[in-house]
Amino acid sequence: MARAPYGMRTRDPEIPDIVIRRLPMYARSLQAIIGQGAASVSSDELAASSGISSAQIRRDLAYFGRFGTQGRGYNAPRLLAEINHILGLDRTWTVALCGYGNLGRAIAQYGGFVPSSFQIAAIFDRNEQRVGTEVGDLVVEPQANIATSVRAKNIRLGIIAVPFDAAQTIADALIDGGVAAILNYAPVHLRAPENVLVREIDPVGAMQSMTYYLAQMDDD
Amino acid sequence: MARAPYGMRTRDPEIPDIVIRRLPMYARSLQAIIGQGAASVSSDELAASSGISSAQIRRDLAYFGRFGTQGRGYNAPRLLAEINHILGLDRTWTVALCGYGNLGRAIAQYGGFVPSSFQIAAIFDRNEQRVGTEVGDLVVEPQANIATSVRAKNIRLGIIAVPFDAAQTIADALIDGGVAAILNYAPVHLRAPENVLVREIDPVGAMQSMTYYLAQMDDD
DNA sequence: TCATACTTGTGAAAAGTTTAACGAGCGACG
DNA sequence: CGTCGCTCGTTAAACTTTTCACAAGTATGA
Repeated sequence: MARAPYGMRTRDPEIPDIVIRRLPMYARSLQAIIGQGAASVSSDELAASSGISSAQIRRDLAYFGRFGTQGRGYNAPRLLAEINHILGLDRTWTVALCGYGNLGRAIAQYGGFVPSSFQIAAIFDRNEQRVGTEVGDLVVEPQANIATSVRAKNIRLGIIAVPFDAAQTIADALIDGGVAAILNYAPVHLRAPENVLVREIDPVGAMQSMTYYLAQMDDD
Repeated sequence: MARAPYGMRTRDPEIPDIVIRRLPMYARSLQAIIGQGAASVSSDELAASSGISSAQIRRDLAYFGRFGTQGRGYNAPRLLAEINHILGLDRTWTVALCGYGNLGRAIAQYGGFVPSSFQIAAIFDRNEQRVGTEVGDLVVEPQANIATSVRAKNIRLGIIAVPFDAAQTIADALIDGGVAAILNYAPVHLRAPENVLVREIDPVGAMQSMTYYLAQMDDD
């Protein structure tokens, strides 16, 4: 097996997903810390900023290689670059946005996706009124275009921001078009083949689970 | 110890949070199943609809009591009512929405929160231009009002939909006003005292962690 | 009434995740 | 040049969560 640069270990195929999901948090904390002018950072500082224990951080990073120096900590910009590279954020990913209602518009206009190497490359909506709307240099396309347009543009990521009763249909169209991953804002569990990754964003569920504790407080 | 209705077990104080976070998913699946006209449902059917294994579902429900009948499954409307009760969703919770930009507006206009027993009772924004805007029967208030207004209205839940660099300040104001739980859409880890519950909504992180797998696919 | 089909609730095992603890290496400073 | 303080990477232990598998209970129909 070839040795990867920077002493990066040849990738264990079984890195837990939960570790992968924490990497963006580390990246974010590193960005903040670098923004404050620090050049190096210890796992304890990273822990304070990210809310994840320092032992956890060291263990997580160890899956990918050895990035620190005993007594010194991590070179912050280098660690950030490492993590971005591991996550594939050192390139640009095109995204299909499905649904251009309130949520879809908020997503399209949200600056936070852009510096994060995502570029919306197609927008779809089922509402005739919205089709044709210009958004930057894009035009909102009809829902029926999803599969063909996604395939033609070679888009690998889809965002679903449609009402719950349309979500599965849209997901099927995206999958038909060949996306490999879907971010789902609709409050439904989507069916997808094993080779398509789905992540759910569920603010309502998060609220509903918090009220459990509030109700408990009231009862006790 | 008093016996609770419906054979509900006196609540174990140590029900894992992960179980609580799954209850809204069951509620959602039950709603869909009831909407299709079914009166009873088995843990296998619930599993198919929610994407969670039937064993997990049975185990989760067992924390709260015995709701099913061997050979029959669960009475769907009754189980839904149970779960809603456990989550405290059989009452209405008032919410403070902080930030009335694109995201804040999308949240305010999103129908999905309303039937879920949440009612936005105050909206705040730091932008002078937006203060005074009428939203339903509310008026957007200045950021400086957060603590006093939240306290005056006895609001227990806050939603943070402001840019990341303002999020901690807003969180502090909400906590000052006495909220017990915060839903945070900003991409920062918020500091809060132990008795304040914080849940993070992190679509960008979710996207960033998915690209890890896409990048892997490309490399292999 | 009995046999059959079905499905819960749960004990025990397995799998996964986090924390604790510390040897070893690095840099700073006297 | 040696000592000291710091912090990583890692092993082992503790803890949490999920899955398995089945006894026990319920309904149905012959």
